[in-house]
Amino acid sequence: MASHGVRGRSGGRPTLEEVAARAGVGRGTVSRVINGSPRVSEATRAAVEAAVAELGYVPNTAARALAANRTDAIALVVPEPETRFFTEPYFSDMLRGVGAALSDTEMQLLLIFAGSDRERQRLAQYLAAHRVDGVLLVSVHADDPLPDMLSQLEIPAVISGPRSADETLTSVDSDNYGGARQAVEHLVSRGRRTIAHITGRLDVYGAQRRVDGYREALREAGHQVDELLIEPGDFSEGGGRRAMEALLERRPDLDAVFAASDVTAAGARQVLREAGRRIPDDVALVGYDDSAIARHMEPPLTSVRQPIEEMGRAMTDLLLREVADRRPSATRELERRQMVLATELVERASS
Amino acid sequence: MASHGVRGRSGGRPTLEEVAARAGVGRGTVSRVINGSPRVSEATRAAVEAAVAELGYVPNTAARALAANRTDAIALVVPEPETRFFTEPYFSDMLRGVGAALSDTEMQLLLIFAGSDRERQRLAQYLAAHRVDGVLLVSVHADDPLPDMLSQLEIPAVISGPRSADETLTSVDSDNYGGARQAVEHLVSRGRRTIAHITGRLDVYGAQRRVDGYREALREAGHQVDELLIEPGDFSEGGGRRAMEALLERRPDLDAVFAASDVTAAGARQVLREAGRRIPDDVALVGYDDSAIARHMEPPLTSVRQPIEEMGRAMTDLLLREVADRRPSATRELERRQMVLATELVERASS
DNA sequence: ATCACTTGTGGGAGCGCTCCCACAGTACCT
DNA sequence: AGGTACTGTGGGAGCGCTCCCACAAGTGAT
Repeated sequence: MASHGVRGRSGGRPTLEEVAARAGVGRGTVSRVINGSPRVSEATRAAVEAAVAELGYVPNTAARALAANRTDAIALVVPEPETRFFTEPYFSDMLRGVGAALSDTEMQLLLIFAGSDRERQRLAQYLAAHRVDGVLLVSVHADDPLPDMLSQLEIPAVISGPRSADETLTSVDSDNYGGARQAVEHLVSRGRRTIAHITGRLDVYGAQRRVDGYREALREAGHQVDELLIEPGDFSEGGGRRAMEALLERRPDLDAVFAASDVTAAGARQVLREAGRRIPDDVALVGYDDSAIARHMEPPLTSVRQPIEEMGRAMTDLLLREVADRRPSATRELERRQMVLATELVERASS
Repeated sequence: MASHGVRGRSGGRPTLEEVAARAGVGRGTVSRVINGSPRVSEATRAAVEAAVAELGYVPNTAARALAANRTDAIALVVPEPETRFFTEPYFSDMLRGVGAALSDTEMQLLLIFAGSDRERQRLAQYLAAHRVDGVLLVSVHADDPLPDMLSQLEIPAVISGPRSADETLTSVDSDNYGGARQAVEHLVSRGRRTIAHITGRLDVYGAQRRVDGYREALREAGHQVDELLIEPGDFSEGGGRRAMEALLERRPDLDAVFAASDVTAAGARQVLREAGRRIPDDVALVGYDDSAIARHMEPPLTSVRQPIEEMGRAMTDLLLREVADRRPSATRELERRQMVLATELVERASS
């Protein structure tokens, strides 16, 4: 055994071992300092930290992951096709929140697209391979097998938008029920009497909750809930058009529309205009999401704002906590967590 | 705690060694099969693949990274604050392209935010730690130290939007020059004579190129280039307002405006409307980006579409090629690559 | 003085891969 | 016959960490 040594290249990055030599301590001690163990004397800690600084030591993630069996990374799983249904800034806002929550930690963010079947399969492999410590799941449909798969693999996961009222995974959501109520209460307070609702895709739990909120707000205001005023949409512009056409036909006397998304509202607005209805004079219009479209619509659209960035942050915080709980040591908390964040009505000229 | 005792060991994931035993071959051979080496006989390969399938073997990334000194991951670095200047869907479109290009490979995508100073510092650490095999850089300003740092560390990198005409890094860009020409030629062909330009941030190379394209198109059409018709903006709505006000004051006779972004155009439109100018009757308006805002503006905005998703894909492809070139073996190509993708004018009612 | 702790520390034994050397077997030259 | 050149294969060494056991030294109670 003579010739190998060339691989390591001496000008490379310093290792734990080198730091230890420099500080005049053992490898284990350096490791303890790096990982913030309390079982190190002050003097030793200082010496090690000096050596780390001098050598510009940065731990090797791969080695750490291999030895400790953790990755220090979480994944954000993006079911791409669905994402299109979201308002434009949704994605980047969410990401901003996740990034913010992560910036205080050593955790890295992996982005995994799970749109196509092949990508789904790859995802399953990643998860089986425990390539990440936890998973953030965005916009999952009721029949998606992913959440159950995660539970089975015992991988910590947080979902945005629970799939149902009794979601088993930790979840973060905005208050769809309350947001819808805000919208309808606002319309009622503006004197509107015949308020229609164009729903979102009803296989999305949040869309159902918005319908619930719509109903409840009307009831509380003493209005009768007329089922003819509720028309299913799908969050899309085309869906908004179709729904609006149906509504105008059924209830030409309506004087307000609450749409389950801004994009839907945009579709509805086109149809209203074509029908010669003025906004807000004849028909008041309220959207949901407070996206760029709302600000630039003609007239600017009153809309329910969801705190998407905060949702991203909250999801990440919860996930990190779960990951930490899973580590050796750690009294498991195991409480089911369902966080709901408040929405805000942004009033503009359309209502 | 009877049923609790899963120590990870025996029930855990299969290793190379176990696959080797199962297939009746050596560790090295399995490794060769996994990595697609041609130096394996057909029979052996089949046996190993069978064993892999039976055991559900998935390679351990951390171990591989440690042994092979590569990570099989690339990073997309997002200088968050700047991102706000981009049109809303920019980010998710880009991501879609990157994801698509990656979905054929084993590569993973790491998202790194480099907005705050602390995040920047962390980024520097990551890079020094070679936590990724390559880096995708989005929307970098001329004075950003990041690109040079990457060159110094010899980390493959691809930049979107070169910083100058003689960018040293591999870059992918849309044809800002050509896009601006398309916009201006269109306005000229519509009979407009006095065409103003609200620029983007001029420390962004692409914004400069748009000015160049604007100038050249006018010259070619036989128009005089009037410097009073060029007003600097900053891609923002407020910038668009301010610039439009200045332009109306200086050249109240203008009959067309080419804005360097849709958001800028939205700002300009407000001012034009306040000044009683009708669009497109009195003043034609053309934006840039073809964002959601353009589609929903009143009237809908003619705009230059950039193939952002394709840019993401192209950047990723180029980066993967560079990473591959860096691996042992591989005749380095080392040709400087500057890819420029064509834009497309989307004509709407504003012009 | 003994024992039983506690605190701090060093270093062996892996983690699961890739790399590369050694070498058997075969083929095709001289 | 020997030489040379492949192809295919096995397995040792080592990547840079963490984990944990061993152990020295100090502290206090008996």
